[in-house]
Amino acid sequence: MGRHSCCLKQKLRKGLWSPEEDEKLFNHIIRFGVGLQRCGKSCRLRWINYLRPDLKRGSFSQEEEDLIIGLHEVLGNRWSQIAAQLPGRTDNEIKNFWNSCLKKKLRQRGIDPTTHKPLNENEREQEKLNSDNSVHENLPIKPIFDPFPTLEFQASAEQTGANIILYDQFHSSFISAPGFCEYSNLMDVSGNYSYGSSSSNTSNWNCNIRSDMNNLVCNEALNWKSESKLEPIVGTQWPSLSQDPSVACFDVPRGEFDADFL
DNA sequence: AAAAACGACAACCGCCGACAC
DNA sequence: GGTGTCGGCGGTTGTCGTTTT
Repeated sequence: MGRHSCCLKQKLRKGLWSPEEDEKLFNHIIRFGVGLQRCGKSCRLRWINYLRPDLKRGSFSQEEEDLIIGLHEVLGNRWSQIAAQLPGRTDNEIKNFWNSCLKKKLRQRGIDPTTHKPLNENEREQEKLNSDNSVHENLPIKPIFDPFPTLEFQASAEQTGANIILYDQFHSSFISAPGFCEYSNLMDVSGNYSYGSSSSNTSNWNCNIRSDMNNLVCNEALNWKSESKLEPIVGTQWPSLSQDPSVACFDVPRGEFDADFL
């Protein structure tokens, strides 16, 4: 994670720049300009949270939702670890989903989203006062013991590619713990929560164009290669979507991602 | 129709740990 | 060992579309 850990992991070059490298860098900037007035950190975040081609967009499935709740009970707000169990979802996405939807839903059903235990009487009264939705108030609230029914959760885990070993670990630790709730019964599973499908600013744009852009950029890289007889300057550093190094332009660039370079 | 309130989610901020020098 | 830089992470804020008044 240090300054040049990415170089070590990916066997990237360090040290003095060779004339060839200088030429590639020079040509890239001549061709594309210094470009964005963004810091590397911002670019990296944009890539990780939005532009990555392997991201799964759209609403969270019921399986994913159950999994998030279950993992949150074990891991707390360790969003990156939770995200690691949900392929195609980012920590930011899960965090937003939790904060905007799941927390509220849990509270409406009498569950403390922090402790995952039933709210006490005062909190429940407060929640009733806060809640505008009378339908939810009438839903049964019951103390339940197994938060992750083995079959359902395991199926969820398999569907989402989650780590079954992790599931086994926390399921076995819960099975004997009193006072937990079975979310599958408490959550409204009928609705489409429309997370990720609603509004928005840049998201629609990216949803529509991401794959096209991917093609565009990679094609551009190919074209550039053929025109300039140079490898894409970032191609050898960024693992590719394909096996062709000449189109290795769109995977997570761990480090050395400087906006001025774009 | 306009303004206000709300909701969703992208982006930013700041801290921390790891590493190079 | 000290310092600087960077990436990872979680919390928070900002922005913009939608809904309500």
